[in-house]
Amino acid sequence: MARSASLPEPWASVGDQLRARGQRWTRQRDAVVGVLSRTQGHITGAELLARCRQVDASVVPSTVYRTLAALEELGLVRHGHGASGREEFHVGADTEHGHLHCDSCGRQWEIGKEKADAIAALFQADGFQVDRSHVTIVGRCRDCLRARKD
Amino acid sequence: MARSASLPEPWASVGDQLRARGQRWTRQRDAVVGVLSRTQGHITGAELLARCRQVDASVVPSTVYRTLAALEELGLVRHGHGASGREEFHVGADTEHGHLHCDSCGRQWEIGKEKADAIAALFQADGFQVDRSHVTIVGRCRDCLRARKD
DNA sequence: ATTAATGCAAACGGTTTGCACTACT
DNA sequence: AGTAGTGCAAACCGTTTGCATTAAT
Repeated sequence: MARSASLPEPWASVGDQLRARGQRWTRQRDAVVGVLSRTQGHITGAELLARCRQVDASVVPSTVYRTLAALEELGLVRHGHGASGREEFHVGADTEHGHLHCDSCGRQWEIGKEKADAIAALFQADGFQVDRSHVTIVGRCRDCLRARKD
Repeated sequence: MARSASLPEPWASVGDQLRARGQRWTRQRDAVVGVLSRTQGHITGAELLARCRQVDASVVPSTVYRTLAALEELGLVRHGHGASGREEFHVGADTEHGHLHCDSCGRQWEIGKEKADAIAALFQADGFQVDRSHVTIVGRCRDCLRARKD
């Protein structure tokens, strides 16, 4: 299959990277990568599947999950856990981030490096090495606190 | 059904608390509460189910989950999320705690109040109110770091 | 031609539901 | 007697698997 269409790096070269490992570049993987390239931060497997289907109705769950596994081996995504308990994939150049999740409105924000480091530092004394990409902090965002003071 | 057998508070009075709300005290709920009273920290629904079955083989999933919902309304348990992504129930007088989870050996430790507060403080400036009982930090514990330096 | 990847369908695990039945109050 | 709670079975959701088929190399 042809090289993936003019996507920003690191996505443009995914096909080549896969081939270099004896793996293959397919129409379905192109669809998955296309969606991921337009995703900032994080996405669940189910969400990714749904969005891929809009692009290419033939994409099935197994393909999405197998492709995610392949991309994870390339270091292009990392899996972590969202507040809902669902598995989540961190996407983008900076996959090393956690999430701030509002319990009320469901919106999410990434946790910046400084704060992730601050959290990691808290547990360093215990000899515990924090995986920054797995940090999920749940609570109420400013807007929701203002909206309903219950 | 009879009052629950000499359990430490707050479990001993669960039956009365339920009845006061027009709800009922049953053999199955006694089994669930019995297990919870012997649980420190946290437990998943599935785990709780398994342990209840050892006590009373007739306990079925729906009963466990419905009972957990009832107990949550009484404030005796709170649900949060474990590192595996599974729903987890925080048990005990101090339900306000997060978890430190070792990715490698699977062991968990509670996060103390001071550290939970420190984490909450990090996001206070953003106007974000952290739910301390939902905090789960994943990484590698001291022992596993020592064991395999990969 | 080789063999990685796909599509399907079935199975998984944990959880939730509808409903007739049981048993607490 | 009234009705909350139960047990069952089926459905749910997201994810994973086996296997025959397709298609990238």
